[in-house]
Amino acid sequence: MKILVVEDDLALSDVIAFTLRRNGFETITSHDGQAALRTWEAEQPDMVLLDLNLPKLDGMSVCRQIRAQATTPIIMLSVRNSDEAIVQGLEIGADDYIVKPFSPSQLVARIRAVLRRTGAGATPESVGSDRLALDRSRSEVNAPGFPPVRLAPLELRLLETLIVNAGAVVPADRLIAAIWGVDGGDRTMLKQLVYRLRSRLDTELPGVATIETVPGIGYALLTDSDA
Amino acid sequence: MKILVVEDDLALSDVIAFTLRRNGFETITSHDGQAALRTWEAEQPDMVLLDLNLPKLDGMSVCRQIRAQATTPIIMLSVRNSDEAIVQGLEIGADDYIVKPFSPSQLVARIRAVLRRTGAGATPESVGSDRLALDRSRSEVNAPGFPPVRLAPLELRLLETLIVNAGAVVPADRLIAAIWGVDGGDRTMLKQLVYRLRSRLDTELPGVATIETVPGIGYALLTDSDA
DNA sequence: AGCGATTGTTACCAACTTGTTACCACTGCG
DNA sequence: CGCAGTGGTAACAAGTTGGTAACAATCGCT
Repeated sequence: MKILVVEDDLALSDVIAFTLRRNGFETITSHDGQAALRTWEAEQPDMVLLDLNLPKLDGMSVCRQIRAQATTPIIMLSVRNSDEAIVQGLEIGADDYIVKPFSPSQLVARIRAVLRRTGAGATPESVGSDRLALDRSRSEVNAPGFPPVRLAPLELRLLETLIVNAGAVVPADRLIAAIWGVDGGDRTMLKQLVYRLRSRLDTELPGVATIETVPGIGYALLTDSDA
Repeated sequence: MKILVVEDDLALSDVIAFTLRRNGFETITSHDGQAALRTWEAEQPDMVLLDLNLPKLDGMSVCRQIRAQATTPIIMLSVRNSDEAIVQGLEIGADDYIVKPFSPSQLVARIRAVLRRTGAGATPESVGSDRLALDRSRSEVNAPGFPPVRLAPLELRLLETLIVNAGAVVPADRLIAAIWGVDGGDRTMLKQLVYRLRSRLDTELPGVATIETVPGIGYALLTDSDA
């Protein structure tokens, strides 16, 4: 699920891209209106997040041009909160209009609401990469070349936390909190769960990913690209 | 293009209905959550404008029930402007969420954007595909090469919810809400109903569709094109 | 009234999940 | 060297989930 983020504020662009990746989307970024159109044409994203104040070609014009050629879902992002701006954007062809500042959770929820309708695949319950991806709605993990592997609820939580932080060491306390809540687990339980998930991965998805131990600290997920 | 306006504030309900009629829409109104569900069922509107603070059954529950059974576009209207409320509404299945107060022009623009995106038409009496289709008016399910199969009311609700979401896993809670309403059923009842519907399908429409179990989550309908 | 269909409730069983306990090897420290 | 702590591995027991079946109550129709 590929989303083109068009935003001239580089810091905001990075934050949005990071948020989207953490929620299972793949992102491409552009920082001016003309580059946006070229990128949209070349990459054929599943959605465009479109700032309105852009160098070289403003967001309304970009929307107009995309909409004239395709049905790609478009969400506008702007500090302009007047009715005139909102109505104009929606009439030109935007699917939604979000006034800045906005929260990451609302952005993601609105993206999902629009994608739910435009059917470019189901809501991305999927987290991960091409090599290893989790499907929450099915409690499954998928890797190319292997049949889907169904995980138990706790196994799924552990793997998801590791996948979201793939390549980095996740401290044990954080894993415990993510899996059992604030006061619900301990290191013995985590150790056993890690052993179980490792066994599952080794047996059913050999060579795809490994869980590395960092003594006294925690665990990290390594996929082949990290090993 | 018929729009159901669910709003307990009678003055606002009238203003909205007037605005919509002036913009070419036909309107029906309801003033509490239970009446809304009955009206939605009886009138099959093209869209629902849904206030959240309603007597008898709150707007979130109404949305949940409609969404569990159908793809009718839903726009939520509410004074609640917190991220939590907006995200919750969108996740439950709303297509847009408009914070009160809003202007008529923005309301109409957002309605049009949602209708554009959903390509809305009336919910048909028949739901499904060439391979498997439900006829609500006759409580029948039809598949090529087999005589029509008459289903019991609860079986019909279950199969309809599964057909509308064919290929995807429908969480048990959603199925329960769709069949028995918000507080009316439990997992044991669902389990038994699933068993009964499965037996019917296997006996009377062999090979046409199967109901897949995703442990701990719910069920999905697979037709031959999904298997 | 009788019968068939529907639905809720209860019962039984197999498979799975999870917490707890046990044992062992390794490492670091006193 | 001995001990404590950590991490890996394995087994056991309790609880949960889902499939299957039967019974009883209710409703609608003849």
